[in-house]
Amino acid sequence: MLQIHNTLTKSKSPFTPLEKGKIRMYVCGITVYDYCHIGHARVMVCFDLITRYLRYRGWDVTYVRNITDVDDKIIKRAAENGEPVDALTERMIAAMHEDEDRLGVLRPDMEPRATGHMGDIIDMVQTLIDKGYAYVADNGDVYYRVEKFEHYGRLTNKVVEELRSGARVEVGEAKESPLDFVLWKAAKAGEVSWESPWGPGRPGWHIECSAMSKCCLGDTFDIHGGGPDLPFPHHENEIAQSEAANGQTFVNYWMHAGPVRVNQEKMSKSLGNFFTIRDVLKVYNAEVVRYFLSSVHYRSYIDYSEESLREARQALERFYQALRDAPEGGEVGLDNDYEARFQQAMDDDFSTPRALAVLFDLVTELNKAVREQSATAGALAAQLKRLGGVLGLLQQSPEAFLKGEDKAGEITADEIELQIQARNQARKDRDFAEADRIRDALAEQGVILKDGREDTSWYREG
RNA sequence: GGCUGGAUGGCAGAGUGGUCAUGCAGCGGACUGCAACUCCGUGUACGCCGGUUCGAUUCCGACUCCAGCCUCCA
Repeated sequence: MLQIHNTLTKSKSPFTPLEKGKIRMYVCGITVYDYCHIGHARVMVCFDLITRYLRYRGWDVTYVRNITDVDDKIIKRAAENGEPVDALTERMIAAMHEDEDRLGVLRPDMEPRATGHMGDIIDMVQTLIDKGYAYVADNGDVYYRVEKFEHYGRLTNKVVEELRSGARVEVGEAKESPLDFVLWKAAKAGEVSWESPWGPGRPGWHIECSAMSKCCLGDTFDIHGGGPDLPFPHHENEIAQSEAANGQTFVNYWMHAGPVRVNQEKMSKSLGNFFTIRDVLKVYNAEVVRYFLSSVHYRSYIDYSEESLREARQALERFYQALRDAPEGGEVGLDNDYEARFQQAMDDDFSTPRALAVLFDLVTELNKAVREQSATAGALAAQLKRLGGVLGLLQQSPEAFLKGEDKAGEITADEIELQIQARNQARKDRDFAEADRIRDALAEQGVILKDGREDTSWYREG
């Protein structure tokens, strides 16, 4: 029985879908004005893991993740770069796709963009005005009347009175209340804009998700996810908009990923302590990064450090070495409980650390079987690869992962093979001093040898 | 200040009212020409103070510390 932690109730509860066998999920995606960092990667990998697991369990999942492609930061950055807004966003979207492809993140079923749904957005704003939940202010902006929505703050336990007393009031604000947030922003001269009943402008940040989720998934859907900084105010505002406009429950299960930290601090744009995915991938194998992000439960914080990445690399080396040494084989005739334990872990709010622990137990048994030349080795290897695949791991050829690619300025695979031949000749001649010299020389270049029964295999240290 | 969540062995990280997480590192052994890989064995852990209980790391309460949100950020 699948259990999911719901931010709304702050507890785990059994998952019940709206429609039998189907899951409709919406995740807040990226505002595309810059390259994605490891925090974004965490959310991408987290919901990718969830989607993969749910599908493996037989659910029919519709996964929607939006792209925010119009927004103050985008406009500002495009102006700084001296390029049109859409040139910037297209470039960043392409970069995002490249990053997530490398991380083994499957594309969502739908990736709606704010600029592609202006009609839906305008319709929803109009509905909110008609129902009295929104108003056109003197400056041409349209605002949401927060205090009119009686459940405001339920997701994050905010009390409207306290929010009001703590709210900042900007000079010259046109809002009725400082809590009100913008649904439609009147365009300033020269800004990118869309026609609307309230004049040219662009949508506020929150309304696009309400409009696009409604469009793609309906008025009520099963799961809404996002990053750790989204519950307030973004998701709180989405609830206010959607429930006021549609008159029914917006979302049944809210899921939020935890933050990535660097030196005990959240990785974020504003702190400037972020690493972009592409920079990290220059140093670490993409699967290593994915493993690292899976090694901690999705709701906990995860500390980004070289030490953690090194451990992730070592773990994958262990899995891939086992797979390399195992014979090919099907999975018939296996009588073990690894898959049941794996499912038990993942059914419990997607506990990837426990699922990985099961894979470690499995790899130990696999290594034992290989060592003892047991007939079950091939089947265990197939099982390991299949369960790893549910997490989006272990799908490369072991040789490709372990040997890596030739890099400029480093010893090539061909050169390594020649050195190994020379060393094995020395070993045959009982010239162990020479054999050890060659091995040590290779080790200095990050190449580790392993003498097998018949031949010598090697891998590059990550 | 308000709202969340957390504090586990050298490190990372699960979990449980009373026998084992798991990984890395360490130690002993096997394998190896020697290694590496692998296998077997092995150790001090549950922030602090009370309470409930036959028994609490696990439940309850106080305290200390840490993080996230409360402003754009995934």
